[in-house]
Amino acid sequence: MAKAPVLTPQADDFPRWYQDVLAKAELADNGPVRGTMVIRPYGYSLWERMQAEVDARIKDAGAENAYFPLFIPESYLTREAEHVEGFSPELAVVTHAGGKELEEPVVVRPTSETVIGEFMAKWIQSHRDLPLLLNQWANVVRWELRTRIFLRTSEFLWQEGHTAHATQADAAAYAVQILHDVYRDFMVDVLAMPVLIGRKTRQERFAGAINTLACEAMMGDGKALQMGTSHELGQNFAKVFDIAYQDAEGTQQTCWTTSWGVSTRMMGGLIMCHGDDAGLRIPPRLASTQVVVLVIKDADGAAEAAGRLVDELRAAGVRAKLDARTDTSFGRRATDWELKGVPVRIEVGPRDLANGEVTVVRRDTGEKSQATVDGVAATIPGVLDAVQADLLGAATRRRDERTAEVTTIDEAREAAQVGFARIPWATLGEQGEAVLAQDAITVRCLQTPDGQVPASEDEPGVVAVVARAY
RNA sequence: CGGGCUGUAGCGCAGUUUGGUUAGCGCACUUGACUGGGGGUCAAGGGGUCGGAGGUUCAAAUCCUCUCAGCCCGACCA
Repeated sequence: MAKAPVLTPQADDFPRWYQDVLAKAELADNGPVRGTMVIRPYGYSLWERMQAEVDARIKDAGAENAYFPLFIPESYLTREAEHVEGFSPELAVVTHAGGKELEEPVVVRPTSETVIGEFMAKWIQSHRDLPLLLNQWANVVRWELRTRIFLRTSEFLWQEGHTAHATQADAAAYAVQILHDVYRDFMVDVLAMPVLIGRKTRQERFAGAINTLACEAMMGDGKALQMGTSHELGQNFAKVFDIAYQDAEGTQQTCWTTSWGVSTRMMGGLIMCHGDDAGLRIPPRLASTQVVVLVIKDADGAAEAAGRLVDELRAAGVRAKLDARTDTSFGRRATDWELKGVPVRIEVGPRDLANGEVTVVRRDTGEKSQATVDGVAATIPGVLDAVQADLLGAATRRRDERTAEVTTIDEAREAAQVGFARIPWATLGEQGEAVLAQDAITVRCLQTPDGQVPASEDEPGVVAVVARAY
């Protein structure tokens, strides 16, 4: 007897599937102001895990957390020409406060290069103060017209790193280090997402940057999503905010700065990369709940056995949760945990228990197996590792299957309908980029032939990865 | 800014053409019983300024005018 699907199948309508998952997995709701979002507890628990993992890597890279204000004097934004040009259409500006009109309007930060620049200038005097490596976790506002929860919202949460260095080489190296050691490492190892890394074309560059590096991921429908960026800002901000130092010889020098960020958009990437028709599939290393122990029926000691199992799992370092609800049917609860993408479910019921067994179910494959009550906890870390590896493997396979090597713009346009196309940058060029843009196809990044970040777009052999993007 | 469409229960919708009892349906929700190995079954319930204002009428979700909000297409921008 075929039942109505829990979610709109991905193949029927991918955007609809995405909306369905957000609601049914209790991730997020739309906020009352257009373009804003409410992140629900389960969604936020995943974001907290992302924060923890990214934050640890940022600290390993030597940056320290700080906090700068939400409100920025409007005059700050206008100092850097490209920067203000890029952001002014989407600024939220406060003109009235305290019951009267403000002398100088304040903008709600769309990003914090300007305020942080102002304070870097104050704090940096000597070459001994460099590098200055700062990060902040904050919300930012960009008044977007077309919004989708997590992917593009008017207010979102992120981390923004801001650093100042003595030389261009140091700044460039640090921007690359963040891309590699913080972002790519996190996305591949924790999110199980095989992101591409590369540099952005002039067209796609951050407003005010001299170079933008990015991580790009492929979603389940073949479209691309920018998951994180790292910018070399040259001396653009250093000059206008006078971020300068005295070198060892006693001469005044202008600093070189960088900025880099990842946001709640990664939530959207996670959902659309691994999700299937049954809901989310959360990689174990990210999952806020890695294993749910589900009591099928509270009889013959099932609830007690399940409780002991949860304790054992926690003792073994597994993030485990007990579901002993007796007021909801087994099928409903199984479906709910599948929607939420919990990597492993252990079913404890009287029937199995009579044989001293429990049932272990993998969310990624749906595969069920029997295990002994006494031995199962010890096997779970291995199962979680396998799920983690298989999710990465499946996403990598899909990306590779849907990536075409092409040599003409027409072929690139064709291939981008279902995935990524790799075309020599020398063939495409900025003119070809503009041609593809008419069909909503953009250059996601420029790479060396072996998938590394090129030092410049003019390097021989540079390949443009083009796709439709979110 | 122009064109089109939609506003009815938490969500999704029917009812509007042709005005007429107490405004309906599915899901969700509450209570109880039986259940429980894949969205359980049965029974009994709760929940509505029909986007808002004004008008026509014995009578308006339904007709008229105005208005607000949202969505789509175009234009603008890149």
